[in-house]
Amino acid sequence: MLSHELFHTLHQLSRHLTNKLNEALKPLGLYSAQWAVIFVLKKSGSLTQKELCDYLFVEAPPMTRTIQRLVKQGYVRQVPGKDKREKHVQLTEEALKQYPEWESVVNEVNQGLLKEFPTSSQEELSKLQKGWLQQLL
Amino acid sequence: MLSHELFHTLHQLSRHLTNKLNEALKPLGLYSAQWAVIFVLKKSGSLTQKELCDYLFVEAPPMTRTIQRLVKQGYVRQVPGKDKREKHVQLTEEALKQYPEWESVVNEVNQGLLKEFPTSSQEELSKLQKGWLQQLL
DNA sequence: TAAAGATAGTTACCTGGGTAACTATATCGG
DNA sequence: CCGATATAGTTACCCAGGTAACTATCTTTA
Repeated sequence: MLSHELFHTLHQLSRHLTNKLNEALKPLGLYSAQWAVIFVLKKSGSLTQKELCDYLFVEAPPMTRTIQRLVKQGYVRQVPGKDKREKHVQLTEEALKQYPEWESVVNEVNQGLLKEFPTSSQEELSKLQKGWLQQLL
Repeated sequence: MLSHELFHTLHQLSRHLTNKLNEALKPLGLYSAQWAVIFVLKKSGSLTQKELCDYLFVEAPPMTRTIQRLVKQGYVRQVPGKDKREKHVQLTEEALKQYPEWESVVNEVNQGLLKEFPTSSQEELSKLQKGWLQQLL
């Protein structure tokens, strides 16, 4: 049974990477799920919570919670849309100001985690993962 | 920045696989973390909680909780060791009786998840993951 | 147009995994 | 031998993400 080992390793890798990211984000007062939202908003500008959920493949309830924490910290705004059910989420000026530092911290961690993992392997791994995931959805 | 995408895909894959496993385990009254413990105990016979933690790369507190749930369901026993700090964990007869059905359910899910993912890709992915993880620890 | 159904978001509650602080037992050094 | 230190396990509390049930707002349709 190869599969048990494959799943187990993947699970451990995922946990390990998340732990390292959280460790690095701690001094910034952020958590991994918050960073994921900030990262997407920085790229996309303004998205409804539904769009954020679809993009990050997360259910609505955890997204609500993550956004509420970001709102409380002053990093995100919820703007009511023309469709009154929707809430358009966007970064505040405060978040935009701090973004470069956050990004550099995250990039540094990522680089450290990939330091001794050859670029060719990274690309191969990325390709395999994307292929499998896409085939599963 | 390749790394963001790599980490994101890996995280999603891990979540997706865990969700599918939990879905399949639900009718059996088990959860993924419980199954992981049962799987290891079936192979190894009797382990202390520390050994289980080391094997599964999980901290002690979540392990305590998972084991307590298994004890409550009657699938696991905690036997005091010669060293009175230790608790040796082992499967009950009830668990051993049900194990074959559990295993077949899990194998079926795993097979379904890997169905259209070529064996060669599985091996390649497994190799890359193990290499990276080992290098990180 | 009024009623039925679909959709966005929230709330409550569950498991999974992490840290910090604690207890109890073992071990080691003076 | 006894006090200091290390280790196994537990408890309390945090975040991440899942489902079920709910509200409020569209959108269909009879």
